[in-house]
Amino acid sequence: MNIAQHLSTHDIKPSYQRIKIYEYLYEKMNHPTVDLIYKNLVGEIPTLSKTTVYNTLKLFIDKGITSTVTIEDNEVRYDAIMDAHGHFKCTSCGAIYDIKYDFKDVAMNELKGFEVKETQVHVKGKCNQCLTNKN
Amino acid sequence: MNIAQHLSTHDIKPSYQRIKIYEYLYEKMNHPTVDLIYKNLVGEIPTLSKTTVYNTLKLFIDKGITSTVTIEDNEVRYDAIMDAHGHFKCTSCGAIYDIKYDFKDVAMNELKGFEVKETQVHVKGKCNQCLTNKN
DNA sequence: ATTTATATTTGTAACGATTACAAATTTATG
DNA sequence: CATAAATTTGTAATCGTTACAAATATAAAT
Ligand SMILES: [Mn+2]
Ligand SMILES: [Mn+2]
Ligand SMILES: [Zn+2]
Ligand SMILES: [Zn+2]
Repeated sequence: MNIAQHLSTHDIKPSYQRIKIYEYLYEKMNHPTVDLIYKNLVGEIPTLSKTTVYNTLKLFIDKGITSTVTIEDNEVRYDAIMDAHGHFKCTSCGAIYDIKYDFKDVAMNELKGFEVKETQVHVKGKCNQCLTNKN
Repeated sequence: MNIAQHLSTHDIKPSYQRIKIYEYLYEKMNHPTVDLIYKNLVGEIPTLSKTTVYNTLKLFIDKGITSTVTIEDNEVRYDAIMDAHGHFKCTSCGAIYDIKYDFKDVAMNELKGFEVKETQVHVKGKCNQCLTNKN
């Protein structure tokens, strides 16, 4: 996918920083924090400011090409995948897995008459790998 | 229910502040923030410190009689209900509703081989009332 | 090409929620 | 009553985020 194109399509001027930040989000698929994005890009973009990372992510969210993931109440993570999906966080190794869920199952009958705009599903536990390695 | 008893059972000495804070959580069922708890109790307990509210909630969570609810990434809320349940937040009036969901539906087959410890379901949208009042 | 305007990035200061910490107070024990 | 232990309190420190204005880069006009 052409990132500059993708940004333009969503009314975002494709500056160097914006392209690099989106590229990181989209290719790593690791649900990074602001700090992680910054630390991973400042090598390649030595003048990068953390404020730019904050501004850019806010812009991405505004234009609808990025979403936030708040599994722990003390860290905000970012995701370039916009299709509805949930997340599993391993409390042992910290890895975050994307999980699918059937939206109908979650938006249950209790919400009849309610207008559902957004659903977040967060699961915590131990991943397969950590269980077999006894971490 | 006897709150002092409930705290004791969970290895928490039932001080005046602890009882009042738990009572607020349990009776209001409003998923309050630290600030809301503080503001609502400082009238009755003029010497109350916000630090005490923080300390007490941390203790409650530690002992397993309170859980956190993080729907918005910039505010932590607290809940005395410990049974697995989800939350609906109305983006119009701000009300938070408890919702039931079938755990089996959410902990889907994708998580086969994973050990699930905790599941959070957060739904945002407009509540029935706000829709009819066109808020 | 040079100037002028506009958009973007950057660095620093301000902010607010949370935590660390030590003093003060309360409660339990001898 | 005296002493020790637990709890609460107030203040300062911390950390993630935001506000803001200066600097830089990009686009438009002359
Ligand atoms: Mn994801
Ligand atoms: Mn609840
Ligand atoms: Zn793991
Ligand atoms: Zn509402």
